Amino acid sequence: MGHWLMKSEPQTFGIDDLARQPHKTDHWDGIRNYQARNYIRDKMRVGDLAFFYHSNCANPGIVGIIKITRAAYPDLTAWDPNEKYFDPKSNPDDPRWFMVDVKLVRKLKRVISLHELKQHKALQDMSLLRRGNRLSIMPLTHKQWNYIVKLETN
DNA sequence: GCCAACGTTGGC
DNA sequence: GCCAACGTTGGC
Repeated sequence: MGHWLMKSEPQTFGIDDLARQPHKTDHWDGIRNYQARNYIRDKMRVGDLAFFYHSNCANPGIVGIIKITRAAYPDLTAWDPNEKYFDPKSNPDDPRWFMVDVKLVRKLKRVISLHELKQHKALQDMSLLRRGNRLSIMPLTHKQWNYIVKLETN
């Protein structure tokens, strides 16, 4: 089973927005970066777990755990001119962008902040913490995943 | 195919 | 709002 970290801006789509959806499930659209696209399209599997990360906000950090419930399928918002992430160059016959469905497993008891994550030597290789890395979808090792889960109750 | 300009991300 | 990092675009 794979482990991931997925970033979203809470003012756009936060963990409480996901919690409000029917079955606490929604599609994760708007990925418009090729590296992130390749991860979800080629590596992400149904049943994989991911951390829900709030970015670009007052207290950036990990706020919950979600599960992948549907493997990558074309991101329909790429073809809708009214959508923020409309991409006129994406051809419906050869979809450029993909999305997955995710279900909220649970919110964490507390936010594990970016600041806190940076304090841990064991996590220094996480791409989230590497200088200049702005990927919105990134894989975690089992070790990193388990380490972070334990931080929740520290 | 190079590379400068430009746009976006995201922490601060 | 600033700015560093870096991906994309487009002229040549």
